[in-house]
Amino acid sequence: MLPQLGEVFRTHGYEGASLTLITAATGLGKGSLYHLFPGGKAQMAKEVLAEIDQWFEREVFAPLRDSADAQAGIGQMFKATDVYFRSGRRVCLVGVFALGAARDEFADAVHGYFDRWREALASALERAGHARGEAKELSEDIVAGIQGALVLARAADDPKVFSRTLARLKRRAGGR
Amino acid sequence: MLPQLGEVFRTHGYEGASLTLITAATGLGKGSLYHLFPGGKAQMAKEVLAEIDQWFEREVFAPLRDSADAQAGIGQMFKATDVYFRSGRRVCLVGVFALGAARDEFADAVHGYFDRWREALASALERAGHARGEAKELSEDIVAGIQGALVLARAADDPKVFSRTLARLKRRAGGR
DNA sequence: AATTCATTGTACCGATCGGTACAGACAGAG
DNA sequence: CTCTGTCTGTACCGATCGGTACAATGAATT
Repeated sequence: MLPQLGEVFRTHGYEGASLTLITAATGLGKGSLYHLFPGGKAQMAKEVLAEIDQWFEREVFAPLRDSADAQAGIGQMFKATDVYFRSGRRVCLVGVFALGAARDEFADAVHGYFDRWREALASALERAGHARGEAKELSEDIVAGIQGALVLARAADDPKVFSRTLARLKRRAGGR
Repeated sequence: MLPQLGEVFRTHGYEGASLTLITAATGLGKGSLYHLFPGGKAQMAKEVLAEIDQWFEREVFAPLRDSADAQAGIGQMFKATDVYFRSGRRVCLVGVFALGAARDEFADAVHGYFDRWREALASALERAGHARGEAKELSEDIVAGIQGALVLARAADDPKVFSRTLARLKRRAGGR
């Protein structure tokens, strides 16, 4: 039930995700919840973050780092990103945590997620022909652009903002 | 005391900004608080949002729209933005609200802020020589880039991420 | 001095917070 | 059937939530 748990944190933030909301979303009573997560809310959040990290490691970071065809790896990143964020209808849990007070408690997970994304993307961009420095800059622009597009799309309540911005970022990365 | 109030919402989000935190940050007891804001937390947030809107209207949107020299207006935007967000040490309250559950209650303010920013910037870019469509796209990229850079800077706990990204966005906008 | 009225601290409200205790439900093993 | 150990619903805990009531304060007006 980690996905449902994640959705609660995503929608209400760490502090806002009350146990009432969590039991409602998961169908699990407090008894089960604290049997599964003796560490309480903090452990729930930690495991959700770990699961997200695994997903991105598999679907995004690894392809970026390991694809023989770097450009294909980058394409896979954009595809997976679009799927994961439901084309702008979904928000980034790690981003939400990063902006809030929860960042400090989960600093490692939050820091690691963005840093490894940026790093993996820079590596792919470099192998795709960009100069080292240029690749670093572009990777920062792209990861920031994705996060910003999620903010804007949700602010406007219009997923198309995300799709448009993602398409332009892809073009800048050399995608067709 | 709207600025101090804003800082609490910025740091803890709307739901996370408890009256205890608010009284501590402002030095005002509940009595004064509810005398000044009979509408409670919702009214406090609304007035904070309105004050932020005014500041951006004066320091950012108006210069973008009205500057005789469009490029100078854009330069003023980047300068004001860097000052307001304390070179990446501060987060965007409207962005925080946009990502959270508070977006719906304050939908007008949240939507208006980003939309008018994007619109004013697009107008300036067009007057600075970009084609209409290109200006619209670039304005979306820049506003999203700023928001994303704030997320990344806070995630990494490193303001320089914001400064670097802001400088690159400025270059893309034609700034020197 | 008496009156008025905006301002404030404090006690208090019911509701909800995250978390704990624990008795019973339940399946599998002997 | 009995025992064992994993699960789970429920009652409850102290703390805190946003908000209200109200009496005391204090400055200005008459």
